[in-house]
Amino acid sequence: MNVVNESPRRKELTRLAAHLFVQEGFDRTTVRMLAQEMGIKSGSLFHHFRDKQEILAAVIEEGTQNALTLARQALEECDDSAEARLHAMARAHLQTLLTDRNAHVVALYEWRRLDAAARDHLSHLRDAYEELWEQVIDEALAAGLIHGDRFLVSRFVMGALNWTVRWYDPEGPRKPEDLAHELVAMITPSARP
Amino acid sequence: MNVVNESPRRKELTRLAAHLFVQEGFDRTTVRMLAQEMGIKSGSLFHHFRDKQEILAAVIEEGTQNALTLARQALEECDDSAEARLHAMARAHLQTLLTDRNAHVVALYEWRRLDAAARDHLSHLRDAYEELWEQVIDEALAAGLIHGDRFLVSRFVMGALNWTVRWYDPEGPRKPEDLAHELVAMITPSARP
DNA sequence: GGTTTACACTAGCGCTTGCTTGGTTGATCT
DNA sequence: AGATCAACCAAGCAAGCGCTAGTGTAAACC
Repeated sequence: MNVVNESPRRKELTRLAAHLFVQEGFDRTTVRMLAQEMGIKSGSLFHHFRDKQEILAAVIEEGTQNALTLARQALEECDDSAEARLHAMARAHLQTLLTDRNAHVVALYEWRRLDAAARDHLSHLRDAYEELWEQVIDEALAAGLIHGDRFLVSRFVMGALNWTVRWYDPEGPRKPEDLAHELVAMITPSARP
Repeated sequence: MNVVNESPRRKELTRLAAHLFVQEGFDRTTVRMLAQEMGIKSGSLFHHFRDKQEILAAVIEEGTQNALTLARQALEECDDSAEARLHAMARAHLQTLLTDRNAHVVALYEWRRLDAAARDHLSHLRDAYEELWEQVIDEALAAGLIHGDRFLVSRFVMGALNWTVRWYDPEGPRKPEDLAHELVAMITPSARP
């Protein structure tokens, strides 16, 4: 078995699985469907993944890892101002949601289908990401850019952003950049004439 | 079969089903589990519901109907000011999410498991609810209470609110009233010293 | 040149699934 | 007293499920 190995083949299979999980849901996606999508027979699938659960974990890990990397990078590249950092996080978040959409939808909807071990491992990744947000929110609060309860504000913001996967249309006129700008404008009372 | 009938027994069964659907997810909840929770055998279940899908539809319809009723009532009872109406909607939304939690979690997570017919019927209910929100947001925009794009603001607000089911702890120190207040404060730039 | 390794195949086991069938019960109504 | 009817049960069917066992094969390695 190829369990630890992060072969390119496995990555490709993970990407295809994400697509099916979004379309059908994890439980409704059978190993035979997965195999067919991958162009192999169902038995061969277990050469790459120990079991079906592991495919789900791989999908979610991939997406979360990318989000974390992208957010860190965005924070390093942007200005030091609290507003710029807030903006950078929002933009990075929405860009990931766009480019890595399938993986993130799976992460949001099928999290509970993970077994205890995988959930434990992945929740650390997710927590690291959420801590980035709380840090940036803290800075914005300290700078007087926004006001309110640290915990509540960060939850509200992440809720507003994550919810976009339910309605955002990549083909539409609005770009991720626009959404990020609008969101920051909505929660910062500064921009008044 | 008791399909059209809205017997009290059926309502009680729907409530129990909602609980199981939240705990296990729709696909993982078997008709045998449902029957056991209801204290009957699996075959008897199909006396009350045509099939498993119909139980899901009943759960979601119940929750959405309640939310709509509560929101309309809240809007009738509150002050005419844009801020009061915004506040009333947020409070009503969060209260429903608290008292009818199971049904709403199911509506949010398992919507895609509905078949085409049920989804069509229920989306009208949901749209009616979302229109209430857009109306109140429009009023707040017109009153200069908030600023920005009508569509985006309402999506962001509903996202922030709906996301609460993922983290809100009814046993914790924060009341739905507090959340509503904090959210309105976050998006209205008025409350500055 | 022989052995190992990666990847795929065929075949099917044991179990669970949603749902059906045919029949029983006890209360209600006429 | 007989008929009706909602509510339930026991038994099981056909289909589909995740996963395993054993095998084949071409490339990579020593």
